[in-house]
Amino acid sequence: MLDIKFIRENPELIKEAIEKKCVDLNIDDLISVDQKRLEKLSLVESLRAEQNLVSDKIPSASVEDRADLISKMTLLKEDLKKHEDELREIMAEWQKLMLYVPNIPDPAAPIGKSDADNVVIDTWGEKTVFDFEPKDHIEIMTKLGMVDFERGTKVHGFRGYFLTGDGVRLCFAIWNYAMDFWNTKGFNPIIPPINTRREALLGCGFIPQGEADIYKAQDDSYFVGTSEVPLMGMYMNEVLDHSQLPIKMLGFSPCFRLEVGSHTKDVKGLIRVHEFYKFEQVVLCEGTHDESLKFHAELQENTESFIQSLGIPYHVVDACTGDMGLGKVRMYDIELWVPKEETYREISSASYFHDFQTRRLNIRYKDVDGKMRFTHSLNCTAIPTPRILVSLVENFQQADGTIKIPDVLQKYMNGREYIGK
RNA sequence: GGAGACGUGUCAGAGUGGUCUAACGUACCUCUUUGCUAAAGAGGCAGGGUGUUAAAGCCCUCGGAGGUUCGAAUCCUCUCGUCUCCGCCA
Repeated sequence: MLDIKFIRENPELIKEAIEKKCVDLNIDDLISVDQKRLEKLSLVESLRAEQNLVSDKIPSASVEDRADLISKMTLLKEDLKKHEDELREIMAEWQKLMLYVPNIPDPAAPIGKSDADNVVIDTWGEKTVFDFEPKDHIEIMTKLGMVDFERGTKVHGFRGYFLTGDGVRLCFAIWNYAMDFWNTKGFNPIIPPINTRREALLGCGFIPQGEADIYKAQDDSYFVGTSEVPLMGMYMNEVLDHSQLPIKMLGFSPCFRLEVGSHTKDVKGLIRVHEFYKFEQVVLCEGTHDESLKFHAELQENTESFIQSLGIPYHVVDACTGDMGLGKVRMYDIELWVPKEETYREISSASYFHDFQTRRLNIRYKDVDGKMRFTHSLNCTAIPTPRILVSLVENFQQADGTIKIPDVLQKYMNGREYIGK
């Protein structure tokens, strides 16, 4: 959500953002609804002012004046109610349109329609070279008893899986390593409720646009796809002190995604599943562009060095305007090398929003001058499981079908060097 | 799942239909005075909207949303939350 005053004063900027982000919205419609809103609001307020004024006189009025004033107010009330109803309708339309106004993307972000237009800005590590024909993660992990897709489908359905044996041990190793890693970065670990109310999703920007992808329960609560939602919701409608900022959170939670619209994509394996686990970095900081940039770089750096320490080749893409989503100013994705597919697959996404989310969620702080401001918000994947296993096992597979465990994880695997030996 | 109580500003707490501009206290900020393990006095102290060069003014907010009424913190309905008791349960 942007400030309506800003929208009013900068319609051209908004038009440009709408075009860049391929949003279906006519900003002139919003501006004309806003005008109607202000006119009606001013009328309703002046009627209320008169009502208040006369109401104050009624108690002390003489008996006949009193009857007169009351009948006058009865008429005014009818008029007021009519205008209030109209205002309510205008407000509903206004609010709906406001939810579709995109945030202004960074001028440096590449312009494009889909992920095909994303731009590779950095590459780390050499693509793994094998002196044998590499297998895909499905075959490797199934043979080693790390995953069971057939029974997963039997029990869950499409995209179901069981992680088993060393598949589970490897996940716990990654989780424990991630905990140790981010503990040194000043993040507070949090296990949040992943079943949340609608408000938090709306505030983060997952509703209305992404609603179809979210699991909904029969009590109208939602099982959300990332701990970003409850972590941001944690501070909604609060006023923080600048001394509390930045708030650096490391969420750990299951994640649920319906994956509607992706039925034909990645139908096999652990790349795209309905439920997974994820460590997520979320930051609330002071509301300046410089602070946002600083933490955006920091979050990105954290995840990159985590991946580097595992030793998996990756590249970083600068997401284009059409791929980044309504609320984001800029987004960098980290994509890991997947040898069998001979391609890079997304593992992390680092975004900053300025006050787009915090305005919706009403997260404010008092700055050093005591002035009330919206905080800025950022988030970035720390590490998702089991998706990370796809690249990990494929890059570290050996000719004999075993998997070499990355050095940093060995101490979390009882000192073992290989899976399968 | 059943029964009940409660929700007011930083905190505490009064207010049960108009007379009040949500009282009194407290925390916090500024000033004055005394002069030092501090006290007393004066003033200030919510957020949002609208408006304006800026302001004043006006409107809204007593958990939230509706409703009754000329008029609602107060009455009604729904809802969210907290607490107590009973039941069930890892």
